Amino acid sequence: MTNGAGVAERAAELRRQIDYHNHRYHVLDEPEISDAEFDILMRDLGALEAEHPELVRPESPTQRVGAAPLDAFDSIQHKVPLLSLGNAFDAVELKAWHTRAARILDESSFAMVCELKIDGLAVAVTYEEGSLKTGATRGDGLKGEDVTQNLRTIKSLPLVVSTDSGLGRFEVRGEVYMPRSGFDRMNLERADQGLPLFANPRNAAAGALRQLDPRVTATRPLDIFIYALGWAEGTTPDSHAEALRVLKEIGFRTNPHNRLCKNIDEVEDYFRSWLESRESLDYGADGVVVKINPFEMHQRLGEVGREPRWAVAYKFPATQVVTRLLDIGINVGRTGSLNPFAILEPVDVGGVRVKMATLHNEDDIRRKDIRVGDWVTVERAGEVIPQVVGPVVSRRTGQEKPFSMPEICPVCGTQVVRPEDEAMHYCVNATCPAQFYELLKHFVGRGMMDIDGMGESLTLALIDAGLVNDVADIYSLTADQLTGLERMGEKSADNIMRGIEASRGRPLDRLVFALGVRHVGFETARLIAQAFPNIDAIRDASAERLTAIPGIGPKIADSIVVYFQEPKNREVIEKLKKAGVDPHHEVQEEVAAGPLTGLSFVLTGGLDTMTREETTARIVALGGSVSSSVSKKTSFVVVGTEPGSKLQKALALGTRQLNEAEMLKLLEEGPPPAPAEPERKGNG
DNA sequence: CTGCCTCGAGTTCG
DNA sequence: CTCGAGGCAG
Repeated sequence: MTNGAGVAERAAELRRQIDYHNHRYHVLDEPEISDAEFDILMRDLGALEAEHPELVRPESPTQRVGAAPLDAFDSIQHKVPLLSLGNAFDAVELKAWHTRAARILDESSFAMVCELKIDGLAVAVTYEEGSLKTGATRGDGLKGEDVTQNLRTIKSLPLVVSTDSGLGRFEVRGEVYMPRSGFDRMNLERADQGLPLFANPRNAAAGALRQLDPRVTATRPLDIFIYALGWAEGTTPDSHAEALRVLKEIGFRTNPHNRLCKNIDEVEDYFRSWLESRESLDYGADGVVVKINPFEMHQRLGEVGREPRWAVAYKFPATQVVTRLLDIGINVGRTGSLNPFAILEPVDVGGVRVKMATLHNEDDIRRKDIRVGDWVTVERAGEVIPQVVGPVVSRRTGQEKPFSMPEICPVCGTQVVRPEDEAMHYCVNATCPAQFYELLKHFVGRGMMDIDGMGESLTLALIDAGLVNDVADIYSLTADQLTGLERMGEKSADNIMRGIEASRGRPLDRLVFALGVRHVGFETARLIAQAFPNIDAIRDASAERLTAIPGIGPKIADSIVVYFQEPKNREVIEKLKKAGVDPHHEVQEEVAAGPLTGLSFVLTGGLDTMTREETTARIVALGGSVSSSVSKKTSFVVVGTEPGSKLQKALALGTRQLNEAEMLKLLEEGPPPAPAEPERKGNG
């Protein structure tokens, strides 16, 4: 075999065969030859290419793991943004989505494609002349990270595809995931080797895709389903179902359970059947994506914010999992409240390994009749915080122990009290170390004194070292004292000193909030700070003077007066003043009127161009108000990405909605003409 | 006194 | 995000 042309032909033939069998095995799951036979083909090609390096092509199956490790990922701008999806949590919301689309389209019926919403990571992969060019993560939807090298290691993702379809350059979108079986196998191996285990398949897939060395990625059992054509040149399909058919035909792995539905009832059927049988899949699916089929309708429907009106994610209800309640622990909060929490046998709930969950208070535990040793149902409500729903009574053995609140504080041993008509138990020892630790964290936290570089571990270290015994001690710290602590270099110490320095200038409302007076949160602190020129004036204020402030009643006033009567607290205030923490300002009689005066806003979900704080500040500056829950009085809900339950309430109440663009416009140009509104009464 | 509207406090995992 | 509780109008 020394004839050059003969060798090239042989190599091409081997590649063709390998690509064919690879496709049969990894994409179609219908192998024709044994693994051993396949290995022989691969070895032959490898040997041939080793002898004739000039024959090696990037799209050769031997080159899946070709490139050297990277230092960092490049950023890739998506030609067409990857949109996010609106959610529907029940049949009513799905129907609402469908009705809206039908109204805008002015058509009563249209076909929809249903696909399982796979729990993985979205990627965009481009092809030119049939060869894989680039692959990128979704990122923020506009630009992502260049993970081409890593995507090439996924065997079901073709390096070359047929060009017969008439497509020119194009981009496909897919979901990279780790099969459950592969995940389990990998973790077993890692356990054998004493390596740390991955928490769940999704995190494992994310970690694998973000490896700088593609050789590491290649050892991880990743797979991919292609679910859409992002953009394309040449002869393009005219519907989503047709796009999926073409993609499958030219070699991509599409999900076998995709289905074209004629109407919303068929969508419901599809959803319900997978709700029951999704556990049988070798991958996690958290819902069904419903897309209107004709592309021409996508054009007509367009998108709101970054969510297309022509697609929706119909989510499966929160997963419930049963696990063992090992014990009930107690945290002591900043206010001295004793907060019970469940210590659980670790369990996966919707892809996250949960080992703790709050139990709120003693009454709640009693009401649910939760006992230590019980098997309990755990769910993740609102996608985030796990909750113990209740015990599985049928699995009781009789060994379970009912819970009762400890009678003494688990940290300082002081007698615990439960004020009449209150749900919480409190440790009333003002000098309880647990309380002080929480107070210090609160004091230095964001929104309060906001000291850069002071996190949980440093506050704890400072207390342990005896350097900080009250919050004012922060201001007498020296750089030398900081460098004396473990794992603290001169540079970090310097940063922290600068952070402390900067915090001396925080305005009065933040200082009042930072002190951690019971019932005084950010809003109340602002009300108080507005009414007084400095901290001394607040310290000397009577309960009567305080209750005269709208929004402050007897309970809050009393709490403030009691706080400033306490000699220890007075001493801390004096120390703070001496250290230069003593904000003064003009007392504002009234909030300046602006274009948004009289309007109230509620924010839900994240905004892209501003933080929540910035948005709030701008609304307030124009005379508007921002509150945390929707009510009949709310003028607008500002709907960002991934809105929460507040949107549901707003829909129920018929509150007017704003997207980010509309909010920005309103901040710049003032409110649109208001619909007929009941007249407001003057305030005396 | 009652019902509504707000605000405060605590919260999980990575 | 959710729950509990304070403030206030009716």
